[in-house]
Amino acid sequence: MSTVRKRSKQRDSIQRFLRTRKDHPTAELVYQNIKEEIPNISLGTVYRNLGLLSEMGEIQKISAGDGPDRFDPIASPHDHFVCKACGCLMDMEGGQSPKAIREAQKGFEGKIEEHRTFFYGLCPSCLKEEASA
Amino acid sequence: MSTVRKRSKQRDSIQRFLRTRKDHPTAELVYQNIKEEIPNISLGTVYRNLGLLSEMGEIQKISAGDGPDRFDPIASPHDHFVCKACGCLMDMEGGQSPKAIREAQKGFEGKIEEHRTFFYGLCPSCLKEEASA
DNA sequence: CATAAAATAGTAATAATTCCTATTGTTATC
DNA sequence: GATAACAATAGGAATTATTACTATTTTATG
Repeated sequence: MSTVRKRSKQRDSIQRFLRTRKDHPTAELVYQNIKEEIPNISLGTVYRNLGLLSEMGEIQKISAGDGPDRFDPIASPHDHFVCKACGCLMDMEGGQSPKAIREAQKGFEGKIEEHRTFFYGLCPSCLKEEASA
Repeated sequence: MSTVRKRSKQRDSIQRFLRTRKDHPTAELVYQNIKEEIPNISLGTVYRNLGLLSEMGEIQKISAGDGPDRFDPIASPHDHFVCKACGCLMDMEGGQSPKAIREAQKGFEGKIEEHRTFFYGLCPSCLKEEASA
């Protein structure tokens, strides 16, 4: 029943670009960059494809509180860190254990399928800056 | 240096209302309800006060992915659950251990101040509904 | 009760995202 | 390789959520 997906150079290009980045860019930033390769791509196309790619499990959409959504080329579950000072978003090692889900599932009448954790604080470079001020 | 806060019946009323609810209402929903008490309150006032109250540590602002932000009268840290089917948002027991922060802090060059975890899945009533379909 | 500043209502503006439509591109089948 | 079916696109309009602006009102204080 689900619609048959047809490839497009736009979607391929978006995913290829995302894979080159570790900073979890926003849709707008993806758009700015893809424009160099496909000058007349439209912002709507970028949004639609970022949405499709996350639906397809190829990438991950991250809504971390303030500001626009950001996108992660790594779809497998892992935690994230958000800097309160500069707003940068980083991947975190470890975490995301199935144990946490089992623990939370205990005594909860619904069904837990996944979980997401965000850490907030100062990123390495903002911490350094603060220390020297 | 920080500005002196002056009380207002609008802010008091917003906080009082929020305390009666366990469903983490949106700003719009708060607005609709406060209007019954203060008919000419403006939506901007609701937003500003919800923002101020969270800054003051009286309530908690929750951005859980899709849809508008929601507000929790309980400011102390605890996890949340979001239903993928109906979108409802619930408090979760347990979790939020300082151990998790210590664990994450290990080998991370920045400074972690807090963390937030969201669980996603089917809430008790949506799970029941699915089972009977 | 006069003053200073915070808060308000009402409205305009912005930001992020989705929706719409005519056209183009992709793919399966012949 | 032609063609039919429909997914994807560009470009722009529309929507949603939220913030900003401003003249007026309310609150706390001496």
